[in-house]
Amino acid sequence: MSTQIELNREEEFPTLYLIDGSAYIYRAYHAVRGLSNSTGLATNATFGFTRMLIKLMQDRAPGYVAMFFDAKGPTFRHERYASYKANRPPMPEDLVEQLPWIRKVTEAFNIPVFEQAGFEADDLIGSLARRAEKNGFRVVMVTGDKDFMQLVTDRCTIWDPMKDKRIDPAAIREDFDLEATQMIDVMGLSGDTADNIPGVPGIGQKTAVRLIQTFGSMDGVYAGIESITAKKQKEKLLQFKDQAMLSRELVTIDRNAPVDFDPDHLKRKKPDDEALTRLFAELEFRQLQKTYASQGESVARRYAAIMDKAALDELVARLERADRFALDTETTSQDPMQARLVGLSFSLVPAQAWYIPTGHNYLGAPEQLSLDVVLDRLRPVLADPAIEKIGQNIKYDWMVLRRHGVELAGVDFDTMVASYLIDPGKRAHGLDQIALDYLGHKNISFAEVAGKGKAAVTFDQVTIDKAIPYACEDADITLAAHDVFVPLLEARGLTDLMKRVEMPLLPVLLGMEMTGVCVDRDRLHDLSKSFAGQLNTLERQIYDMAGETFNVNSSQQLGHILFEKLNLPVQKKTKKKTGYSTDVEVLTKLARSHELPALVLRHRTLAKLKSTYADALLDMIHAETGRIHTSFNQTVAATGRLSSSDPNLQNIPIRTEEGREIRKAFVPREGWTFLSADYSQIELRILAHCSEDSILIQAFKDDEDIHTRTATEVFQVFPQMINDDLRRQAKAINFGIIYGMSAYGLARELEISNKMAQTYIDHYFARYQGVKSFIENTIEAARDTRRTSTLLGRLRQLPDIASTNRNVRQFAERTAINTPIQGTAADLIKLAMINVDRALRQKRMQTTMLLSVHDEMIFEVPPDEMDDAKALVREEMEHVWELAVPLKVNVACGQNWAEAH
DNA sequence: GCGAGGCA
DNA sequence: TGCCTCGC
Repeated sequence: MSTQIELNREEEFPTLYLIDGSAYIYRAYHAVRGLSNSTGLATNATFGFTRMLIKLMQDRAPGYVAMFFDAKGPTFRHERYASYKANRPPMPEDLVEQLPWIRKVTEAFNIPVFEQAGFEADDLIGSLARRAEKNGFRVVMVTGDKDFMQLVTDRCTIWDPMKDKRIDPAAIREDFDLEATQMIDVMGLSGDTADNIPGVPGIGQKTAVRLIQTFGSMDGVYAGIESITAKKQKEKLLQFKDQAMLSRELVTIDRNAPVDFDPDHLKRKKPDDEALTRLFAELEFRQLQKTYASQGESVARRYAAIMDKAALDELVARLERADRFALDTETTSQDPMQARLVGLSFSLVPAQAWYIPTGHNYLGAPEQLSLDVVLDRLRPVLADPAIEKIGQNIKYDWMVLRRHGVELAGVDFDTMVASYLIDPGKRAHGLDQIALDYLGHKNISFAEVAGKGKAAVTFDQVTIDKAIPYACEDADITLAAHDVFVPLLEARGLTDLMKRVEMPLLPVLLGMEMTGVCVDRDRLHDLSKSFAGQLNTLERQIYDMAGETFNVNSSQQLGHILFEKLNLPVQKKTKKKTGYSTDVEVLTKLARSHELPALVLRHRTLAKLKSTYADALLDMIHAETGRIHTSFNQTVAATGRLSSSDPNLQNIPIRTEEGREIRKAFVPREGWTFLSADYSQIELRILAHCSEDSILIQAFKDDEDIHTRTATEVFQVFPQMINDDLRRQAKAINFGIIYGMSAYGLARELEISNKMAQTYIDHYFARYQGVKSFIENTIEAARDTRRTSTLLGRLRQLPDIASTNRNVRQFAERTAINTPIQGTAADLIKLAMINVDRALRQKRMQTTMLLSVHDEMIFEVPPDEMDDAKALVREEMEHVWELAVPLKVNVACGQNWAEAH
């Protein structure tokens, strides 16, 4: 209803809003402090400005609107008065860099911009206001600047959106008992310190107002000067008469600047929502994105279900004609190796999507197209490499489809991977998060359609009515996210990494997951039993010593026994001081004075091995394939590395004998052999390459033992003097450097004094000067750009690198060093995986890549291929990238994972 | 030094 | 949710 009233008023009096952009930039800059995006770009003024603009457009819904900026360079006022605005400091750097963004925001709102050399925004506003008034328009000058009061008439008012205050002639009369035009004379007398306009010294605004009230104008003041009794005031007025006249001239807004008044041009246009969304994403205005989008959620989304053959034919015809489309599957399980298809959704154009239900089987479900019919009909278009497929975590859909006998081709873009590349530090890259952050859109939650907790049902039990908007939205939003991500990746130089590494890697990971790996069921059973027996014995001993039974795995209960019952010395509290710490370090120390802690340590190791590996692995054997299908996650580790889960292969113990027992349970298929290939010292080699450190480079070129070499450098002894302990210490130093460890950390690791640790580090840097400057340069570069990057341009945002909090900053600095090294290793391993996979295919070999763990790849090799496979893998891995040092790969084979390592 | 997943 | 242990 309010819209109706607004429209009527608009029709009667077309109203033109003239926005004093320049003034707002400054006001926003000072009103919003300390805002920047993850690239380090200051965004405070842009944010304040944008918020003001949204508020204006939404609250006022102006029929006509224009934006005004000051042009660079001097104006006629500078010519008249050299000191004009001379006291203004130059615009701060972090404001200057925001100007282009403010301009882009204005353009995205489709608001015409006025800016002209030689004129200030004020003059352009005054001139356009005059023309508009003449043409029967009402004018609202959007500003907080009191200079504009001189222009105020019944049909031309000021509105200050920050104070939400309207100034019309009546308001001026009330505040000053003056007419608007008299304000020029007031300001002529009082001057304006902000603009360095002098006025008459000693006469402030209050006095000036009183004088003009009395005499009507400045000319009136001088005509009646003799009647002024205050002697000092009279003297000053006379002495500075010329200055007062000049000041009046300077504060007078020029109303004859050459501006075009073209109502068509000024008529408010619909904002370019797509451009705004993209800008908000880049500026990281998540909150604004949300408010803006929730108001502007006017987009009519057209979602429909495909229930019959004719509709399916029509959709397939559309898909065939498309260059690209987004697809999503609805299934019965999160696990792609278990999931059954319930339906498929597609989106080809923004805000439009279709859902094809095939497997909803709740009571009373309508008849649906059969899955076979649907897949047969879709198969050609899904397998057409010329049509680009876009998905969110498309590895999942691809696996499900493959398990249902349909192959995808032309898989071009994964929005989850894109989100990860843009900001790998984010916790979540799910579609809901992406929609919120980049599209300002709140997705329908899974819980809304399927229920949550115990009441949750599988998707086949969800009614089709509920499924349609949910499933369609996923495809629709995926397509929209793609359109936002493509320019964002491009802007950050991530397109190549996406196209050449992450997307090609996706099918390689998918292949490994689907192939799975064989485990020796009997061995695992035996292990589990043996662990159980040992745990039992340990528990009995522990309870005996404790004098009571308790859950040894509960650190809380253990803390109670150790520190309250047995009164052992408390070493440290847990992080949030909720209890006693019982970690390895504490228990190891306590073990010196009491037998119990040692038993607990042993218990812990065995319990972890039993529950997390032996038993869990048995549980994870797939019913149909009889193998274990690990998930490789491409979007979790912030450094760029892969992670694995269910089971997590990254933390299977390797140092202890029991840990190796678990590895022995991973076996090749009957008659085949495992081949393991791992990069030797890849991180230190990358450090050598990045730092160009001559000693480090030479050491690797000569294929020296790098830890021994570091020992000779740091401890200043001959190589033949290096014993195991010195080498161990040097190794800790080498890793400490990579991880950005402090002297304190190294001291703890080596159990030496802080001072000694610092001496080691000093010696290290004295010898490896290239490394020293590399670290310094990397931190400095990170401080400039607020990010750090790898060899292939993978980025990690470091918003905290310039934090004033020392701890926070130092953490970011360590990350700045560690990420390029670990991340480059990740880049190279990913590239090597792609190349090895491709080479194996080209040679039509049966050798299959099964696992990728850290710097190691594991293959299953048929008997006659071993020599070829070894050579191929080594060749591809060692020559994946030309570095300043050779890459070395250790290759070994065996009848289980432990043996092949 | 941190991050990863898994368990109480 | 926090703690723990493993890996790099």
